[in-house]
Order: sequence, then C-alpha cells, then structure tokens
Amino acid sequence: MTKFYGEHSKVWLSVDCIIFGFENGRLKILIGKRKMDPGRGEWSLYGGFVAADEGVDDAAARTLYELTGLRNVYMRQIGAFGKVDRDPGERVVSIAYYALINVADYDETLRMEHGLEWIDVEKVPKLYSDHNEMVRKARKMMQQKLAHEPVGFRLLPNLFTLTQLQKLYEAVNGEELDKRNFRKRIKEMDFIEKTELIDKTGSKRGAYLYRFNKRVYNEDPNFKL
Amino acid sequence: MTKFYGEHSKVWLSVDCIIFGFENGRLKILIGKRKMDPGRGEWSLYGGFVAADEGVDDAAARTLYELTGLRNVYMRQIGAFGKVDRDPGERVVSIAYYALINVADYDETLRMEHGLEWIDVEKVPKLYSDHNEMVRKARKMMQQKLAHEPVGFRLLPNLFTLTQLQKLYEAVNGEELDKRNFRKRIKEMDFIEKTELIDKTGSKRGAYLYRFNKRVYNEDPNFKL
DNA sequence: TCAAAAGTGTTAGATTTACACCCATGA
DNA sequence: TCATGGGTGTAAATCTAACACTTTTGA
Repeated sequence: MTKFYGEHSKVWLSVDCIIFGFENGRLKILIGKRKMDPGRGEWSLYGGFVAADEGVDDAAARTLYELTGLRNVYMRQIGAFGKVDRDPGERVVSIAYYALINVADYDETLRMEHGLEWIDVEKVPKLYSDHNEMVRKARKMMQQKLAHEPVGFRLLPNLFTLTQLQKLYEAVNGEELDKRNFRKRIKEMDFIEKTELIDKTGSKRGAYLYRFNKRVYNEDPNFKL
Repeated sequence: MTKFYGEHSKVWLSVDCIIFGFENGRLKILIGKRKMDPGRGEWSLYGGFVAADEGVDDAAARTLYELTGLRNVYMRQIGAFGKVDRDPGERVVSIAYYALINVADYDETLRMEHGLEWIDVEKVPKLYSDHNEMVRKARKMMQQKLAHEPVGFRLLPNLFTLTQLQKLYEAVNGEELDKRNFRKRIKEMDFIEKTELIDKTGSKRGAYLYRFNKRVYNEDPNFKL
C-alpha cells in the first residue's frame, strides 16, 4: 500500500518461453545456443525484453511470434524469476511462459535460422542462468494443466488418432497408460469427435482420426481428465 | 535469447501480498484503504517496491515482515501482473504473493497502525487496480495447494482441534464436509499428532488438541488430501 | 436436565485398475 | 502368411460418500 515511485529503482523485465512440442512420441522443448553476452554459447531458452508500452503477456506473445510466426498460441505464465544475480550482466527480472505448439506448424527453415533445436524434455542440458528451474516449473504446471483440462490438442495436428493422443499423455506424465482404459475415458468426452477419416501413416490397417470440438467443450463442460 | 539491455526500457517492480487468515470459521484477507495517490482512499492489498539489490521473493518477505513483524511465513508467488495501464500513475509491474498466517500471531495494534482489516474472502469489495484479480488467483492457487499439501496448519495455532481444522477446509473449499469421513482421513495422516491436551473453549465437553509434526511429514510423505 | 459440540463404523455405490484377444492391412 | 498397430468388454479391487447415535459437561 505504501508506494512512492521516485525513490525506488527500476529493473529490466524480460520474458522467457518454454515452447513445448510433441514429436516422435516424445515431449520436447525448443532451445538454442545464446548468440550474445553474457552467456554466449550456452544453451538457453528463447526470450526477449518487455517494452515500455507493452503488457507482459503481450511481450511473451510477441516474442513467440517473432520466433515462430505463429499467433493465437496457447500460452500460460509460469511466474516471475527475480533473484538479484540471476542475470550475470545486469539486474533483469524475467517472467517465464510456456507455450504449446504443433511441431508441424513450425517452419523448419525458421527454426534453423534462429538456431533452435527440439530437445527431449528428459534430456535437457544445463541451461543458461536459472532456465533449468523455469523448465522444471513449466513441466510441472503443464502436466498439472493437462490433468485437468484438455489442452493436449494444442500439441497435435487438428486431426489425430487416439494412439497419438495416448502417447502424448504418456510422454507428459512419464508413465504408460492402459489402452482400453484410456479409450474408455476419451469416449466419455463428447468434445473429442470421431471423424470418418482414416490415418494410414501409422499402421497398415489405419486408424480413425479425431478432432477436438471447442464448441462442444465450452457448452458441455464436464471437463476432467 | 536475443537480449540487449541498453536499448530497452526499465520498469518499476512491486510486490503485492494477499495475506490469508482464518477467524471465526471464515477465511479472510488483510486489506486497507490506500493512503497515497494514485488511488487514495480505495481498498487495496498491501504492497511495496522491489529494491535494486533485492530478490523479488525477498522483497515480498520483507514487505510482509514490515507489516506484521512475522518471519518464516508460508508465502508463495501467484504470478506477475503486467498490463501497461494497471497502475494509473506509472508503469509498474507487480508480482503478487499469498501468505498464510495465524491471525493470533498478528498483533492487533500493529494491524490498526497500518489501517488494515480482516475481510471475509466472500465479501471483498472492489479493490484498487487489478487487485481483485490477484485475490481471485490467490484463492484458486491456495485452494489447489491445500488440496494436495497440508498447509492449512499455517492458518491455525500450533495446537488445534479437529473441528477447527475441518472448518478451515470447509471455509477454503466453500463446501461442508462429513465429520466422520474427514476424521477418518486425518487419522490416516501420521503427521497430524493427537496430544493429550484438551481445548475447552469450543465446547463444554472439550476436544483433543492436535499438532502438525513436520518431521514425520517430511520422512513419511504419503502426502495427499 | 438439557443444549451443544465431541467422538465413533458400516455399507452401498462409484470409480479405477488389470487384463487378452481378434481385426485389417501392406509388405 | 505374417508382422504391426487398431480396436474392443468384463470383473475385482479400491475409493468415496452417505448416514445416526452416544458421550460429556457447563449452564
């Protein structure tokens, strides 16, 4: 309640993005080698600064857009990381966000231009500054979110098979699921619609493709998983 | 990953505290009327600025200490609130925290000196800026936390009766619980120790007092509730 | 003596888990 | 023809939820 602007000092504010993708049955994040000091050459999350006339959430969305060319991406704030010496150069407080994208939506050329790589979340190397801590918290929050809301679709193409969906849940939770029990639960969710389309890339027999129906989900929110 | 300090602008960083207390069977928070501009006279959370040489978490702990004289309080970050115009005066980004305190530990004189009041969470008035949003998020996160970890003790005296504990859970979750089922679950938790002490303030017959044993909890973490 | 809170077990229902075989197809 | 992933139901076990009466004591 006691606030006087003038006598207090300002800090730089940055945003850092943990960008999750799902590829070859594994949960991955996008990281790259830093191209500037401090920390040049170290593995790092992608981030950027918050501009004076820009909301923090907006800065995160813009940063992600600059990197991927994608808009309307599912993003959630992880929290503020504000240790005094977290940035070796200056006092920078960073607000971390995680994003869920469909890997196929992300142009490979663009990815390489930025020098980024998809790294298995189980094999993330030592990262710059406190970025490992951010990743840990992001994973925990994302896992928690997925357990309560159907956000997994954000990591898949619009049309997906039940096996893909199951593998996604397995990758996020780090444990195998029973196929029949999984499908039983999915069948109860009206907002996961079966289409008449068949995907034959994953098997000889082919598997039905499903899609997430946002309208049904919003109207009939017995959401739980 | 692309960071250049110089060309970016700095912001003021503040912390705001949602201080939860439990009194007369109701969950409450501490708020007061702002004593300075902008927003003078409006109901508001208690907050403060982050100093240049101070971690954000440290700033929150210090702010709480200045207000209550209490240290080692259970505090958790809620997140960053960073809309451009959230503060009517200047660009201030605020990191919100919630704290759980035992109302009896907070000196009444100190409370009045700061002009703060315990307000039922169900009756929180319109607050300054985005503080209502902070309170909403704090309640949600605290409720979530309580459902998975035994943090409720932080809101009670060291010794408490099972009825008090039950009322606390009921207040936080906003729903009544079955007394027998509740006590059954508590009995399974070895870290809630029954003492031989009796509290006679709540009833003529008297009720056994219990305490939370941190050591047992840490060693035997089948924690769930 | 009675009002008010403390304390205590059992049962039905719901949910969760474990588990195995046939199907369709392309190679 | 056979190897591969797709698809399907049932039964046991566990967990959850509902429910009512006796005890103690101060007023």
